[in-house]
Amino acid sequence: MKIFDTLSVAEKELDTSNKVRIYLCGVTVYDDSHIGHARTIIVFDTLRRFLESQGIKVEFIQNFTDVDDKIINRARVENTSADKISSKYIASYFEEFDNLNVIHADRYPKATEHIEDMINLIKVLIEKNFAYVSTNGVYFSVSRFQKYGKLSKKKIHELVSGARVEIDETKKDPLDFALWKFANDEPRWESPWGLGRPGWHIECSAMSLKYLGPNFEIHGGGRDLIFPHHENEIAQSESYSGENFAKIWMHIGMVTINGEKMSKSLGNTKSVDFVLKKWGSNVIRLFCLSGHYSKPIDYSEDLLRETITKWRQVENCYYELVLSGDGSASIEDVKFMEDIVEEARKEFTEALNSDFNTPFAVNAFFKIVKAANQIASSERLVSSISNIALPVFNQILDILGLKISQVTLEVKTKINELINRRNLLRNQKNFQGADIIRKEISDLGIVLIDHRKKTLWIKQEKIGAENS
RNA sequence: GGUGAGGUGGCAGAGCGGCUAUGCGUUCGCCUGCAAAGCGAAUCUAUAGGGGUUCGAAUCCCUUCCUCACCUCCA
Repeated sequence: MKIFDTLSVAEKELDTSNKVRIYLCGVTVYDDSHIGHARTIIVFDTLRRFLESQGIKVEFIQNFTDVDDKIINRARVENTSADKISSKYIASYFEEFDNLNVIHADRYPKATEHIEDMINLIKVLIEKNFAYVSTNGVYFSVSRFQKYGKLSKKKIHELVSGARVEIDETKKDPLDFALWKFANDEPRWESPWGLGRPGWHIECSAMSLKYLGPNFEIHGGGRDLIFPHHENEIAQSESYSGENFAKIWMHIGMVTINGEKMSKSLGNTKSVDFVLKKWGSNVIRLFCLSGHYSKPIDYSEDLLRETITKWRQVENCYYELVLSGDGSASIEDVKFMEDIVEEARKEFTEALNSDFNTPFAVNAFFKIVKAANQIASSERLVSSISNIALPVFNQILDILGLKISQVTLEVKTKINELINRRNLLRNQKNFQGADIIRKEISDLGIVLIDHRKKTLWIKQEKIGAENS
Protein backbone atom coordinates (compact mmCIF):
# COMPACT_ATOMS: atom_id res chain seq x y z
CA MET A 1 0.00 0.00 0.00
CA LYS A 2 1.22 3.46 -0.88
CA ILE A 3 0.62 6.48 1.32
CA PHE A 4 1.65 10.06 0.70
CA ASP A 5 4.30 11.09 3.19
CA THR A 6 4.38 14.74 4.16
CA LEU A 7 8.04 14.54 5.13
CA SER A 8 9.42 13.20 1.87
CA VAL A 9 6.64 14.86 -0.17
CA ALA A 10 6.09 11.62 -2.05
CA GLU A 11 4.09 8.46 -1.92
CA LYS A 12 5.80 5.82 0.16
CA GLU A 13 5.25 2.11 0.33
CA LEU A 14 3.83 1.12 3.68
CA ASP A 15 5.77 -1.75 5.16
CA THR A 16 3.18 -4.37 6.02
CA SER A 17 5.58 -7.26 6.46
CA ASN A 18 5.22 -6.86 10.22
CA LYS A 19 2.74 -5.17 12.46
CA VAL A 20 1.77 -1.70 11.27
CA ARG A 21 2.20 0.72 14.15
CA ILE A 22 0.11 3.87 13.99
CA TYR A 23 0.15 6.86 16.29
CA LEU A 24 -2.65 9.36 15.86
CA CYS A 25 -2.71 12.71 17.63
CA GLY A 26 -6.04 12.77 19.33
CA VAL A 27 -7.96 15.59 20.90
CA THR A 28 -7.40 18.01 23.71
CA VAL A 29 -10.27 17.32 26.05
CA TYR A 30 -11.54 20.74 27.02
CA ASP A 31 -14.67 20.96 24.85
CA ASP A 32 -16.96 18.96 22.58
CA SER A 33 -15.41 17.32 19.54
CA HIS A 34 -16.51 18.57 16.16
CA ILE A 35 -16.82 17.16 12.67
CA GLY A 36 -13.24 18.21 11.93
CA HIS A 37 -11.93 15.90 14.64
CA ALA A 38 -14.37 13.27 13.48
CA ARG A 39 -13.05 13.32 9.94
CA THR A 40 -9.48 12.65 10.96
CA ILE A 41 -10.50 9.89 13.32
CA ILE A 42 -12.89 8.31 10.81
CA VAL A 43 -10.18 8.26 8.14
CA PHE A 44 -7.78 6.49 10.48
CA ASP A 45 -10.47 4.14 11.70
CA THR A 46 -11.22 3.18 8.11
CA LEU A 47 -7.53 2.80 7.34
CA ARG A 48 -7.17 0.49 10.29
CA ARG A 49 -10.22 -1.53 9.28
CA PHE A 50 -8.86 -1.83 5.76
CA LEU A 51 -5.43 -3.00 6.83
CA GLU A 52 -6.93 -5.55 9.18
CA SER A 53 -9.26 -6.81 6.47
CA GLN A 54 -6.11 -7.59 4.48
CA GLY A 55 -4.86 -9.71 7.33
CA ILE A 56 -2.34 -7.10 8.45
CA LYS A 57 -1.76 -6.63 12.16
CA VAL A 58 -2.21 -3.10 13.37
CA GLU A 59 -1.23 -1.46 16.62
CA PHE A 60 -3.12 1.75 16.92
CA ILE A 61 -2.42 4.36 19.57
CA GLN A 62 -4.36 7.57 20.00
CA ASN A 63 -3.63 9.98 22.80
CA PHE A 64 -5.68 12.34 24.89
CA THR A 65 -4.14 15.66 25.79
CA ASP A 66 -5.53 16.09 29.26
CA VAL A 67 -3.23 18.76 30.59
CA ASP A 68 -3.26 22.05 28.79
CA ASP A 69 -3.93 25.73 29.39
CA LYS A 70 -7.29 25.47 27.70
CA ILE A 71 -8.41 22.78 30.07
CA ILE A 72 -7.19 24.77 33.04
CA ASN A 73 -8.95 27.91 31.83
CA ARG A 74 -12.13 26.02 31.28
CA ALA A 75 -11.93 24.59 34.79
CA ARG A 76 -11.46 28.07 36.15
CA VAL A 77 -14.48 29.38 34.28
CA GLU A 78 -16.64 26.52 35.46
CA ASN A 79 -15.19 26.68 38.92
CA THR A 80 -14.07 23.09 38.91
CA SER A 81 -10.85 21.12 38.51
CA ALA A 82 -8.93 20.43 35.32
CA ASP A 83 -9.24 16.77 36.08
CA LYS A 84 -13.02 16.94 36.15
CA ILE A 85 -13.11 18.81 32.85
CA SER A 86 -10.87 16.32 31.08
CA SER A 87 -12.69 13.26 32.44
CA LYS A 88 -15.99 14.73 31.38
CA TYR A 89 -14.85 15.29 27.81
CA ILE A 90 -13.10 11.95 27.60
CA ALA A 91 -16.37 10.33 28.55
CA SER A 92 -18.28 12.26 25.94
CA TYR A 93 -15.56 11.49 23.40
CA PHE A 94 -16.17 7.78 23.79
CA GLU A 95 -19.90 8.17 23.70
CA GLU A 96 -19.80 10.14 20.48
CA PHE A 97 -17.14 8.15 18.67
CA ASP A 98 -18.74 4.87 19.65
CA ASN A 99 -21.84 6.22 17.99
CA LEU A 100 -19.73 7.02 14.94
CA ASN A 101 -18.86 3.33 14.93
CA VAL A 102 -15.18 3.99 15.47
CA ILE A 103 -13.28 0.94 16.70
CA HIS A 104 -11.33 1.58 19.86
CA ALA A 105 -7.60 2.16 19.58
CA ASP A 106 -5.36 -0.37 21.28
CA ARG A 107 -4.52 2.31 23.80
CA TYR A 108 -5.62 5.82 24.60
CA PRO A 109 -2.68 7.10 26.63
CA LYS A 110 -3.24 10.26 28.60
CA ALA A 111 -0.61 12.91 29.10
CA THR A 112 -1.16 13.08 32.83
CA GLU A 113 -0.39 9.40 33.17
CA HIS A 114 2.96 9.73 31.43
CA ILE A 115 4.62 12.54 33.32
CA GLU A 116 7.46 10.22 34.37
CA ASP A 117 8.15 9.26 30.77
CA MET A 118 8.24 12.88 29.75
CA ILE A 119 10.60 13.80 32.56
CA ASN A 120 12.93 10.99 31.55
CA LEU A 121 12.85 12.12 27.98
CA ILE A 122 13.60 15.72 28.97
CA LYS A 123 16.47 14.55 31.18
CA VAL A 124 18.12 12.89 28.23
CA LEU A 125 17.56 15.94 26.05
CA ILE A 126 19.28 18.10 28.65
CA GLU A 127 22.12 15.60 28.96
CA LYS A 128 22.58 15.59 25.25
CA ASN A 129 22.56 19.35 25.31
CA PHE A 130 19.41 19.66 23.20
CA ALA A 131 17.55 21.38 26.01
CA TYR A 132 18.28 23.84 28.77
CA VAL A 133 16.73 25.03 32.00
CA SER A 134 15.63 28.63 32.13
CA THR A 135 13.72 30.77 34.60
CA ASN A 136 10.28 29.84 33.23
CA GLY A 137 10.90 26.22 32.38
CA VAL A 138 12.88 23.80 30.32
CA TYR A 139 13.23 24.58 26.63
CA PHE A 140 14.25 22.70 23.55
CA SER A 141 17.03 24.40 21.72
CA VAL A 142 15.84 24.52 18.13
CA SER A 143 19.19 25.62 16.72
CA ARG A 144 20.75 22.42 18.08
CA PHE A 145 18.58 20.29 15.83
CA GLN A 146 20.01 20.69 12.37
CA LYS A 147 17.04 19.36 10.50
CA TYR A 148 14.47 21.55 12.18
CA GLY A 149 11.84 22.49 9.62
CA LYS A 150 12.18 19.37 7.50
CA LEU A 151 8.55 18.36 7.89
CA SER A 152 6.90 21.74 7.49
CA LYS A 153 9.51 22.88 4.95
CA LYS A 154 10.25 25.95 6.97
CA LYS A 155 13.59 27.68 7.18
CA ILE A 156 14.68 28.69 10.63
CA HIS A 157 15.63 32.23 9.61
CA GLU A 158 12.25 32.73 7.96
CA LEU A 159 10.51 31.69 11.13
CA VAL A 160 12.49 34.17 13.15
CA SER A 161 11.60 37.01 10.84
CA GLY A 162 7.94 36.12 11.11
CA ALA A 163 6.47 38.34 13.78
CA ARG A 164 4.20 35.73 15.28
CA VAL A 165 6.76 34.00 17.41
CA GLU A 166 6.16 34.72 21.07
CA ILE A 167 8.68 36.92 22.71
CA ASP A 168 10.14 35.57 25.89
CA GLU A 169 13.32 37.10 27.22
CA THR A 170 14.18 34.00 29.21
CA LYS A 171 14.57 31.85 26.12
CA LYS A 172 17.88 31.69 24.37
CA ASP A 173 16.19 31.80 21.03
CA PRO A 174 12.64 32.91 20.24
CA LEU A 175 12.04 29.64 18.36
CA ASP A 176 12.81 27.47 21.35
CA PHE A 177 9.74 25.75 22.68
CA ALA A 178 8.82 24.60 26.15
CA LEU A 179 9.33 21.01 27.28
CA TRP A 180 8.44 21.79 30.87
CA LYS A 181 6.74 24.88 32.19
CA PHE A 182 7.11 25.93 35.80
CA ALA A 183 3.77 26.51 37.44
CA ASN A 184 2.54 27.76 40.78
CA ASP A 185 -0.99 26.44 40.41
CA GLU A 186 -2.51 23.02 39.92
CA PRO A 187 -2.26 20.80 38.05
CA ARG A 188 1.47 20.50 38.49
CA TRP A 189 4.04 17.81 39.11
CA GLU A 190 7.44 17.44 40.69
CA SER A 191 10.39 17.41 38.38
CA PRO A 192 14.17 17.66 38.79
CA TRP A 193 13.88 21.29 37.65
CA GLY A 194 10.93 22.38 39.74
CA LEU A 195 7.17 22.07 40.02
CA GLY A 196 5.38 22.44 36.75
CA ARG A 197 3.60 20.99 33.75
CA PRO A 198 4.79 19.39 30.54
CA GLY A 199 4.69 21.22 27.21
CA TRP A 200 2.24 20.03 24.61
CA HIS A 201 4.67 18.51 22.13
CA ILE A 202 6.65 16.39 24.54
CA GLU A 203 3.68 14.24 25.48
CA CYS A 204 3.26 12.80 21.99
CA SER A 205 6.98 12.11 21.73
CA ALA A 206 7.00 10.38 25.09
CA MET A 207 3.92 8.28 24.48
CA SER A 208 4.68 7.27 20.93
CA LEU A 209 8.27 6.35 21.81
CA LYS A 210 7.05 4.39 24.79
CA TYR A 211 4.40 2.36 23.02
CA LEU A 212 5.65 2.19 19.45
CA GLY A 213 9.39 2.66 19.65
CA PRO A 214 11.71 5.16 17.96
CA ASN A 215 10.54 4.50 14.43
CA PHE A 216 7.07 3.28 13.66
CA GLU A 217 5.10 3.08 10.44
CA ILE A 218 2.57 5.91 10.48
CA HIS A 219 2.16 9.07 12.47
CA GLY A 220 -1.01 10.94 11.70
CA GLY A 221 -3.13 13.91 12.51
CA GLY A 222 -4.83 16.91 11.01
CA ARG A 223 -2.91 19.07 8.55
CA ASP A 224 -2.90 21.88 11.05
CA LEU A 225 -0.61 19.88 13.33
CA ILE A 226 2.29 19.82 10.89
CA PHE A 227 3.66 22.97 12.39
CA PRO A 228 4.62 23.36 15.09
CA HIS A 229 3.38 20.19 16.78
CA HIS A 230 4.74 17.47 14.54
CA GLU A 231 7.84 19.44 13.64
CA ASN A 232 8.65 19.70 17.33
CA GLU A 233 7.89 16.06 17.94
CA ILE A 234 10.44 15.13 15.31
CA ALA A 235 13.02 17.43 16.87
CA GLN A 236 12.50 15.97 20.34
CA SER A 237 12.20 12.33 19.37
CA GLU A 238 15.09 12.23 16.95
CA SER A 239 17.35 14.17 19.27
CA TYR A 240 16.49 11.71 21.98
CA SER A 241 16.83 8.48 20.02
CA GLY A 242 19.28 9.45 17.35
CA GLU A 243 17.07 7.64 14.86
CA ASN A 244 14.55 8.73 12.29
CA PHE A 245 11.11 9.04 13.80
CA ALA A 246 7.90 8.01 12.00
CA LYS A 247 8.34 6.43 8.58
CA ILE A 248 5.23 7.98 7.09
CA TRP A 249 3.56 11.22 8.11
CA MET A 250 -0.05 11.13 7.05
CA HIS A 251 -2.03 14.35 7.33
CA ILE A 252 -5.75 14.79 6.98
CA GLY A 253 -7.26 17.82 5.26
CA MET A 254 -9.39 20.29 7.13
CA VAL A 255 -13.15 20.32 7.24
CA THR A 256 -14.26 23.72 6.08
CA ILE A 257 -17.57 25.48 6.24
CA ASN A 258 -18.35 27.96 3.49
CA GLY A 259 -14.79 27.36 2.35
CA GLU A 260 -13.32 28.43 5.66
CA LYS A 261 -11.57 26.21 8.16
CA MET A 262 -13.80 24.97 10.93
CA SER A 263 -12.26 25.80 14.27
CA LYS A 264 -13.11 26.73 17.80
CA SER A 265 -11.42 30.08 17.47
CA LEU A 266 -13.56 31.01 14.48
CA GLY A 267 -16.64 29.72 16.25
CA ASN A 268 -17.96 27.95 13.17
CA THR A 269 -17.83 24.37 14.40
CA LYS A 270 -20.45 21.67 14.12
CA SER A 271 -20.17 19.33 17.06
CA VAL A 272 -20.13 15.58 16.64
CA ASP A 273 -23.17 15.41 18.86
CA PHE A 274 -25.02 17.82 16.57
CA VAL A 275 -24.08 16.14 13.30
CA LEU A 276 -24.86 12.70 14.69
CA LYS A 277 -28.36 13.81 15.58
CA LYS A 278 -28.84 15.51 12.26
CA TRP A 279 -27.24 13.05 9.83
CA GLY A 280 -26.40 9.86 11.68
CA SER A 281 -23.13 7.97 11.67
CA ASN A 282 -23.49 6.26 8.30
CA VAL A 283 -24.07 9.48 6.40
CA ILE A 284 -21.26 11.23 8.25
CA ARG A 285 -18.82 8.42 7.57
CA LEU A 286 -19.76 8.23 3.90
CA PHE A 287 -19.49 11.99 3.68
CA CYS A 288 -16.06 12.08 5.33
CA LEU A 289 -14.82 9.42 2.93
CA SER A 290 -16.34 11.02 -0.16
CA GLY A 291 -13.27 13.17 -0.78
CA HIS A 292 -9.58 12.33 -0.70
CA TYR A 293 -8.30 12.47 2.87
CA SER A 294 -5.55 14.91 2.06
CA LYS A 295 -7.85 17.56 0.64
CA PRO A 296 -10.21 19.86 2.43
CA ILE A 297 -13.86 18.92 2.51
CA ASP A 298 -16.65 21.42 2.87
CA TYR A 299 -19.43 20.81 5.36
CA SER A 300 -22.41 21.55 3.15
CA GLU A 301 -25.98 20.59 3.87
CA ASP A 302 -26.61 20.01 0.17
CA LEU A 303 -23.82 17.50 0.00
CA LEU A 304 -24.95 15.78 3.15
CA ARG A 305 -28.44 15.50 1.71
CA GLU A 306 -26.90 13.95 -1.36
CA THR A 307 -25.14 11.52 0.93
CA ILE A 308 -28.47 10.55 2.48
CA THR A 309 -29.69 9.60 -0.98
CA LYS A 310 -26.66 7.39 -1.43
CA TRP A 311 -27.13 5.79 1.92
CA ARG A 312 -30.75 5.04 1.05
CA GLN A 313 -29.54 3.22 -2.04
CA VAL A 314 -27.27 1.11 0.08
CA GLU A 315 -30.09 0.26 2.48
CA ASN A 316 -32.36 -0.54 -0.42
CA CYS A 317 -29.76 -2.80 -1.95
CA TYR A 318 -29.07 -4.57 1.31
CA TYR A 319 -32.70 -5.51 1.84
CA GLU A 320 -33.10 -6.55 -1.77
CA LEU A 321 -30.16 -8.87 -1.30
CA VAL A 322 -31.10 -10.22 2.06
CA LEU A 323 -34.78 -10.73 1.38
CA SER A 324 -34.46 -12.17 -2.09
CA GLY A 325 -36.28 -15.44 -2.40
CA ASP A 326 -35.51 -18.74 -4.01
CA GLY A 327 -35.82 -19.20 -7.71
CA SER A 328 -33.82 -20.01 -10.73
CA ALA A 329 -31.26 -17.53 -11.93
CA SER A 330 -30.33 -17.05 -15.53
CA ILE A 331 -26.77 -17.81 -16.50
CA GLU A 332 -26.41 -14.26 -17.78
CA ASP A 333 -27.44 -12.74 -14.47
CA VAL A 334 -25.07 -14.95 -12.53
CA LYS A 335 -22.23 -14.07 -14.83
CA PHE A 336 -23.13 -10.40 -14.71
CA MET A 337 -23.15 -10.34 -10.94
CA GLU A 338 -19.97 -12.35 -10.62
CA ASP A 339 -18.17 -9.99 -12.95
CA ILE A 340 -19.41 -6.86 -11.21
CA VAL A 341 -18.58 -8.14 -7.77
CA GLU A 342 -15.10 -9.20 -8.79
CA GLU A 343 -14.47 -5.91 -10.54
CA ALA A 344 -15.77 -3.88 -7.63
CA ARG A 345 -13.78 -5.86 -5.10
CA LYS A 346 -10.63 -5.39 -7.11
CA GLU A 347 -11.17 -1.70 -7.71
CA PHE A 348 -12.04 -1.11 -4.09
CA THR A 349 -8.82 -2.68 -2.87
CA GLU A 350 -6.66 -1.08 -5.51
CA ALA A 351 -8.10 2.34 -4.79
CA LEU A 352 -7.34 2.07 -1.10
CA ASN A 353 -3.90 0.69 -1.77
CA SER A 354 -3.20 3.74 -3.86
CA ASP A 355 -2.83 6.46 -1.23
CA PHE A 356 -6.09 5.50 0.40
CA ASN A 357 -8.31 6.81 -2.36
CA THR A 358 -11.63 6.44 -0.56
CA PRO A 359 -13.78 8.36 -3.07
CA PHE A 360 -12.79 5.93 -5.79
CA ALA A 361 -13.22 2.98 -3.48
CA VAL A 362 -16.70 4.07 -2.46
CA ASN A 363 -17.45 4.43 -6.12
CA ALA A 364 -16.48 0.83 -6.73
CA PHE A 365 -18.74 -0.25 -3.91
CA PHE A 366 -21.69 1.47 -5.57
CA LYS A 367 -21.20 -0.67 -8.64
CA ILE A 368 -22.46 -3.59 -6.61
CA VAL A 369 -25.33 -1.54 -5.24
CA LYS A 370 -26.28 -0.44 -8.71
CA ALA A 371 -26.07 -3.92 -10.18
CA ALA A 372 -28.16 -5.50 -7.47
CA ASN A 373 -30.82 -2.84 -7.70
CA GLN A 374 -30.84 -3.23 -11.44
CA ILE A 375 -31.51 -6.95 -11.35
CA ALA A 376 -33.98 -6.49 -8.54
CA SER A 377 -35.96 -3.92 -10.49
CA SER A 378 -37.04 -6.57 -12.94
CA GLU A 379 -37.55 -9.11 -10.17
CA ARG A 380 -34.78 -11.40 -11.22
CA LEU A 381 -32.82 -11.06 -8.00
CA VAL A 382 -32.97 -14.49 -6.44
CA SER A 383 -30.96 -15.71 -3.49
CA SER A 384 -28.40 -17.53 -5.59
CA ILE A 385 -27.46 -14.21 -7.17
CA SER A 386 -27.63 -12.31 -3.92
CA ASN A 387 -25.26 -14.78 -2.36
CA ILE A 388 -22.66 -13.84 -4.92
CA ALA A 389 -22.85 -10.21 -3.90
CA LEU A 390 -23.46 -10.37 -0.18
CA PRO A 391 -20.05 -11.42 1.15
CA VAL A 392 -18.23 -8.62 -0.64
CA PHE A 393 -21.03 -6.17 0.06
CA ASN A 394 -20.86 -6.90 3.76
CA GLN A 395 -17.11 -6.84 3.88
CA ILE A 396 -16.95 -3.42 2.26
CA LEU A 397 -19.67 -2.15 4.52
CA ASP A 398 -17.59 -3.29 7.44
CA ILE A 399 -14.38 -1.67 6.19
CA LEU A 400 -16.20 1.60 5.70
CA GLY A 401 -17.70 1.25 9.15
CA LEU A 402 -21.28 1.43 7.91
CA LYS A 403 -24.13 -0.29 9.67
CA ILE A 404 -27.52 -1.12 8.24
CA SER A 405 -30.46 -0.75 10.60
CA GLN A 406 -31.87 -4.11 11.56
CA VAL A 407 -35.18 -5.25 12.96
CA THR A 408 -35.96 -7.86 15.53
CA LEU A 409 -37.50 -11.17 14.63
CA GLU A 410 -40.83 -10.17 16.15
CA VAL A 411 -40.97 -7.00 14.08
CA LYS A 412 -40.06 -9.03 11.03
CA THR A 413 -42.95 -11.37 11.61
CA LYS A 414 -45.24 -8.47 12.20
CA ILE A 415 -44.14 -6.74 9.01
CA ASN A 416 -44.75 -9.84 6.94
CA GLU A 417 -48.14 -10.29 8.47
CA LEU A 418 -49.08 -6.67 7.75
CA ILE A 419 -47.78 -6.94 4.21
CA ASN A 420 -49.90 -10.00 3.60
CA ARG A 421 -52.97 -8.27 4.95
CA ARG A 422 -52.28 -5.20 2.85
CA ASN A 423 -51.78 -7.19 -0.32
CA LEU A 424 -55.05 -8.97 0.32
CA LEU A 425 -56.80 -5.61 0.56
CA ARG A 426 -55.02 -4.41 -2.57
CA ASN A 427 -56.27 -7.43 -4.45
CA GLN A 428 -59.75 -6.54 -3.31
CA LYS A 429 -59.08 -2.99 -4.51
CA ASN A 430 -59.58 -1.72 -1.01
CA PHE A 431 -56.85 0.88 -1.35
CA GLN A 432 -57.90 2.97 1.59
CA GLY A 433 -57.50 0.00 3.87
CA ALA A 434 -54.20 -0.86 2.23
CA ASP A 435 -52.91 2.65 2.82
CA ILE A 436 -53.83 2.52 6.47
CA ILE A 437 -51.66 -0.55 6.85
CA ARG A 438 -48.88 1.07 4.88
CA LYS A 439 -48.99 3.92 7.35
CA GLU A 440 -48.87 1.47 10.21
CA ILE A 441 -45.79 -0.16 8.72
CA SER A 442 -44.12 3.15 8.07
CA ASP A 443 -44.59 4.01 11.74
CA LEU A 444 -42.32 1.06 12.44
CA GLY A 445 -39.66 2.78 10.36
CA ILE A 446 -40.25 0.48 7.43
CA VAL A 447 -40.63 1.53 3.82
CA LEU A 448 -42.47 -0.68 1.38
CA ILE A 449 -41.53 -1.23 -2.21
CA ASP A 450 -44.19 -2.77 -4.40
CA HIS A 451 -42.64 -4.87 -7.06
CA ARG A 452 -44.93 -6.51 -9.58
CA LYS A 453 -45.03 -9.83 -7.84
CA LYS A 454 -43.85 -9.15 -4.36
CA THR A 455 -43.61 -6.40 -1.81
CA LEU A 456 -40.19 -5.65 -0.39
CA TRP A 457 -39.65 -3.95 2.92
CA ILE A 458 -36.70 -1.87 4.02
CA LYS A 459 -35.75 -0.80 7.50
CA GLN A 460 -34.67 2.77 7.02
CA GLU A 461 -32.40 4.51 9.46
CA LYS A 462 -34.08 7.53 11.00
CA ILE A 463 -32.19 10.60 9.95
CA GLY A 464 -32.79 13.83 11.82
CA ALA A 465 -32.43 16.10 8.82
CA GLU A 466 -35.30 14.35 7.06
CA ASN A 467 -37.80 14.81 9.82
CA SER A 468 -37.43 18.54 10.12
C1' G B 1 6.06 38.02 2.68
C1' G B 2 7.53 32.57 3.15
C1' U B 3 5.98 27.37 2.69
C1' G B 4 2.61 23.60 1.16
C1' A B 5 -1.77 21.89 -1.39
C1' G B 6 -5.10 22.94 -5.11
C1' G B 7 -8.08 25.22 -9.45
C1' U B 8 -12.06 19.45 -13.71
C1' G B 9 -19.46 19.91 -16.33
C1' G B 10 -25.26 23.10 -12.24
C1' C B 11 -22.88 20.58 -7.79
C1' A B 12 -19.57 16.73 -5.69
C1' G B 13 -15.44 14.05 -7.31
C1' A B 14 -11.71 10.40 -9.75
C1' G B 15 -8.28 10.20 -13.58
C1' C B 16 -2.33 12.58 -13.68
C1' G B 17 0.34 11.54 -21.59
C1' G B 18 -4.06 8.64 -26.10
C1' C B 19 -9.87 4.90 -24.86
C1' U B 20 -12.63 12.26 -21.99
C1' A B 21 -14.92 7.85 -14.84
C1' U B 22 -18.71 7.94 -11.42
C1' G B 23 -22.43 10.00 -8.44
C1' C B 24 -26.05 13.78 -7.34
C1' G B 25 -29.20 17.18 -9.88
C1' U B 26 -32.57 18.25 -14.00
C1' U B 27 -36.10 16.37 -18.04
C1' C B 28 -38.86 12.41 -20.06
C1' G B 29 -40.39 7.40 -19.78
C1' C B 30 -41.21 2.31 -17.36
C1' C B 31 -43.23 0.21 -13.01
C1' U B 32 -47.56 1.38 -9.29
C1' G B 33 -54.45 1.55 -7.47
C1' C B 34 -51.68 5.92 -5.89
C1' A B 35 -47.14 6.83 -3.76
C1' A B 36 -42.23 5.80 -2.60
C1' A B 37 -38.13 3.35 -4.06
C1' G B 38 -35.97 1.23 -8.12
C1' C B 39 -34.98 0.80 -13.36
C1' G B 40 -34.37 2.99 -18.39
C1' A B 41 -33.32 7.08 -21.57
C1' A B 42 -31.94 12.00 -22.28
C1' U B 43 -29.23 16.18 -20.56
C1' C B 44 -23.85 17.71 -19.43
C1' U B 45 -18.24 16.60 -23.94
C1' A B 46 -15.99 20.09 -18.50
C1' U B 47 -10.73 20.22 -17.44
C1' A B 48 -8.73 28.69 -14.56
C1' G B 49 -6.06 32.13 -18.68
C1' G B 50 -1.78 32.30 -21.96
C1' G B 51 2.44 29.99 -24.01
C1' G B 52 5.27 25.57 -25.03
C1' U B 53 6.95 19.92 -25.40
C1' U B 54 4.40 15.91 -28.21
C1' C B 55 1.68 12.55 -33.75
C1' G B 56 -1.48 13.34 -29.29
C1' A B 57 -2.20 16.92 -22.69
C1' A B 58 -7.00 17.71 -17.85
C1' U B 59 -2.51 14.87 -17.34
C1' C B 60 4.62 17.02 -18.63
C1' C B 61 7.31 22.17 -18.76
C1' C B 62 7.05 27.70 -18.38
C1' U B 63 4.04 31.80 -17.08
C1' U B 64 -0.15 34.75 -15.24
C1' C B 65 -4.37 34.86 -12.26
C1' C B 66 -7.29 32.78 -8.33
C1' U B 67 -8.52 29.65 -3.78
C1' C B 68 -7.34 27.25 0.74
C1' A B 69 -4.11 25.86 4.73
C1' C B 70 0.22 26.62 7.86
C1' C B 71 3.86 30.29 9.60
C1' U B 72 0.07 31.65 17.56
C1' C B 73 -3.66 27.38 20.13
C1' C B 74 -6.02 24.05 16.64
C1' A B 75 -7.90 17.37 14.10
